[in-house]
Amino acid sequence: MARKVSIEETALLQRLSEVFRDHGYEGASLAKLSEAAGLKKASLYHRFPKGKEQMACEVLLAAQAWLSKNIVKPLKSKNNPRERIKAMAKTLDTFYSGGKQACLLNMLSSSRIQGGPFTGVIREAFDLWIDALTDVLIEAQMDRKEARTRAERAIALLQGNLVLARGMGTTRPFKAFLQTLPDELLG
Amino acid sequence: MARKVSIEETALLQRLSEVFRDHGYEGASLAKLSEAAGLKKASLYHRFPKGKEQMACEVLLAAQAWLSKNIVKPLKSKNNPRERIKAMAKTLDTFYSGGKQACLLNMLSSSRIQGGPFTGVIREAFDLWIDALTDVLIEAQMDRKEARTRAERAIALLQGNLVLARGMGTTRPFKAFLQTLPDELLG
DNA sequence: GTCTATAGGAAGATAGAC
DNA sequence: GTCTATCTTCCTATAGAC
Repeated sequence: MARKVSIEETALLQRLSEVFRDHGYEGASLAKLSEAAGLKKASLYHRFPKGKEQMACEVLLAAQAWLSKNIVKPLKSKNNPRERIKAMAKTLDTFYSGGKQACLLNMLSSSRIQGGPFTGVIREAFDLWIDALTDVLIEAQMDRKEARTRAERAIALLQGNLVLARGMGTTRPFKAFLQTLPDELLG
Repeated sequence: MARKVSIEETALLQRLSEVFRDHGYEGASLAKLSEAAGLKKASLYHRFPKGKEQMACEVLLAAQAWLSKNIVKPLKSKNNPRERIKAMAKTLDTFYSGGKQACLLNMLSSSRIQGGPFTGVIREAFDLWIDALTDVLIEAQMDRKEARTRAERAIALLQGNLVLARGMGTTRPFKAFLQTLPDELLG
């Protein structure tokens, strides 16, 4: 059972998340975060005494919780594998606004490997996701190693198509990817 | 024939490029750029009167030129398609330091679609690349539409695996991707 | 718990000597 | 062309009233 969380806290973290998704860690100034939150800077410091780094960290933990609830858990449902993957594609379409919004895990990753303060949480989130996908494919009679490879590739395709959507100014490749995702995974 | 460019100018843009690749546009402060360039801030402003935006723009144009020379041109060579793609994979391995370095096109893309000042150059670079790959596949007897789809998917996989490499702290998926790239494209 | 006000420093950018 | 010195603005963060 998930811990009870006040609706205000969740909403606050969602608004902060948008700023990090749009501007990255260094580009997310307290002015922008404050405006998005609808709270003055000093109020943000009351809620996050360790400042911006704590905000980013809690936003990432909230994203991980969101992933567990809205992606991982449905992937473990009783439906047949193809239906579960279709459901995930639909959820992703909404979550990334059809490709218009960037992924927090990309925007908060630090460049040089093993660098930043968020590496642990980000890796955990990716692992959680890839493991859940792998399990679905194994359940669909796929070889364990092949399942893992395909799961990783699907996440890479998702991230890459989000990059392409931002870079090329069109959501078409992302939309097409979501369409082909079930076949991409199940073959 | 490419315009003659002084070695100093190319080297300078390469050093600036590293900072943008590591920190993104907003995180690339003039202090960092100045240190990487080995020039004081005022000297950078002598070379780039319009400041940081001009630096990023010229760095992107240099990246486009690099892409044309080191990726697109070799893709149009006389070798057989598979050999050309293998050569590209080798070039990419070096260029991205085996997955340790991020892609400038990702790090300088602004989040919301159609937003930033670099959208044009970035889209042109992606198009250039995807078009060249598409042509190779068409030359290998592939259906035009299928070729375009596969080319786009290869670029998405490249970008996505770079994101995964940074996010998960390991270059393994990127390395594996380069291995499978020829088969991924040619089937 | 939210606010106004402000400290202290880093940001982007410029002037002018050499 | 490169430098030192400086300007203004914005940044993160804190103090203290309500």
